[in-house]
Amino acid sequence: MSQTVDRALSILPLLAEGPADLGRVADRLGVHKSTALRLLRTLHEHGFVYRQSDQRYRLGARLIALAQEAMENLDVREIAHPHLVRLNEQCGHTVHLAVYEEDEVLYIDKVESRYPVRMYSRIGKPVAITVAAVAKLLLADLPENERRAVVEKLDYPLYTARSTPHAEAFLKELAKVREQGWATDLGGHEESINCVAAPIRGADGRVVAAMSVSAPNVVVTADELLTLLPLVRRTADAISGEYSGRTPVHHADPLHHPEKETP
Amino acid sequence: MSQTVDRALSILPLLAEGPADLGRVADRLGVHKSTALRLLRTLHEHGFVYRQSDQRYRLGARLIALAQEAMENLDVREIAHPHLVRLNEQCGHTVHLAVYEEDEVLYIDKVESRYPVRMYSRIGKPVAITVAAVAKLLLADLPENERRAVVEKLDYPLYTARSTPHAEAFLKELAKVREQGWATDLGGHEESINCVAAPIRGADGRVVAAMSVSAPNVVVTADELLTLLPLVRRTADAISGEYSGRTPVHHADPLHHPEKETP
DNA sequence: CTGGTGCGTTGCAATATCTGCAACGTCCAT
DNA sequence: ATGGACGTTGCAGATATTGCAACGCACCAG
Repeated sequence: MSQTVDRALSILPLLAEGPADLGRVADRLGVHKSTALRLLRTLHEHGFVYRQSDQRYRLGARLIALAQEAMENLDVREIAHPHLVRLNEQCGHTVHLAVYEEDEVLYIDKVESRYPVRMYSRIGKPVAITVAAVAKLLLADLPENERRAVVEKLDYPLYTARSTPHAEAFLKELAKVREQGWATDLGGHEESINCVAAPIRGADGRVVAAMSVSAPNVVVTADELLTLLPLVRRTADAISGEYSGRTPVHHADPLHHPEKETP
Repeated sequence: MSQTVDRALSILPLLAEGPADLGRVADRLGVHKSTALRLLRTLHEHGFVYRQSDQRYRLGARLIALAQEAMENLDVREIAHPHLVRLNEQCGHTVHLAVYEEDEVLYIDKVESRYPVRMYSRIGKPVAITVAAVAKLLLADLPENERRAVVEKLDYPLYTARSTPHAEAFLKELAKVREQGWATDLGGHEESINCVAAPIRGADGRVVAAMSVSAPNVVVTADELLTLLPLVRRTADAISGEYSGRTPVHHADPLHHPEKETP
């Protein structure tokens, strides 16, 4: 809508790929060098880009600080975190928390597996929306028409032989997930990795987030992982209760929540 | 330099404080509502802001994803991380990694203490630059004139009775730190918290990052913490060696480094 | 039911703002 | 020296951005 801003913002993902010099930025943007320079300058003033010693531009610190603030404001995350940690302590596997936002599902928290073999994922990174267990739960809860619209728009990459192949199959899967109130991903994203997931609901019953436990075949079989389902669901329910204000917040470890700012 | 971009970017920190509606954004920016609307729309298209169900705007997901990418590109961080973890396993306390960037020092990695009492800090958050041990190391290594310029510009908040009171004292402290090659913060930020820090150097000998171990008095005394100094320095040196390419990268646990993307 | 208030949204005309150009400075390698 | 690559600046023209005023809509109170 606003050309100047549009161009300026386009610079950021570009720099995320790695440092770039002025000429490169200008080229990729399709504008004159002087224009790119002025945009970069503005970004720089706000701390969004940083000019390293070799004169090339990198993403700046303020960006990181902002994102961190953004995450702290997500109150589901804050409430859920101790529960995720506890769950991880109980089962040892990687625990994820994800939310849906504008056609994307993204991880907003993660507790690493205690086993040496870990799965690759990244907080803030959009998840493989057509196969991830958490994505299924989040999409399954969208209103009928919106869900349909989103599902139709998606691509269906065949990560493995068990990936969801197309919209139709996905809709069917979502219906099932919606029905049973939990979801799995059995090797749909990476051949050897399985997940079990459960929804976290707000006071009105709508799914606000989803959590999952993931483990590679070499550690536990899919069947063994499924035995954790009740535990995962209980954890998710506990978070739901706390998030929607039904459960009096119970602090297993009150020192876990330090004061914001001043001592 | 560019008014439009400038205004657009100013919206982000504003939203970081919490969700805001159009009117509020327009007011704070000092522009007409329609102008604010168009800026927000552009930010929205890029995923930097998100419109929640009550129509108010929040910081968006792309911001988080970008910041995460930005951090992954910091290669000091990547190299240092396993070392930080190992150090944490050895001593049990909170370990921080920080870099200097444009008049600020900020944490770019953190491994939490295993003790229940933890210190409050946040990745991406600028540190208390006048007192933090890591900040001293990073500033101490700046070229004379630049260091002086920065130090003069700073505020010297008295967090505690032992905080650095003014520029003069700070310069003196920096000289000492520069001399000895390590730094401490003994209750300068929070009465009951002490830190020991050591520098990480690039191939040219310049300090590229600094790491610290922090622990509250209730867990270990300052003297006890100081006994960790040799260990901290060895760790920092190990990171330096690897970062500057002198040391052949040695994998204590090769499975620690998952492949990027595809399996 | 109705009038009012608060909010987001749109079309428009005026102009302030941004753009691309061309020229300059600097650094580096040939 | 000399050429090229790169970042930087002043300028005039063009275009994108702005604020206004009017509209639509939802919500609330009388």
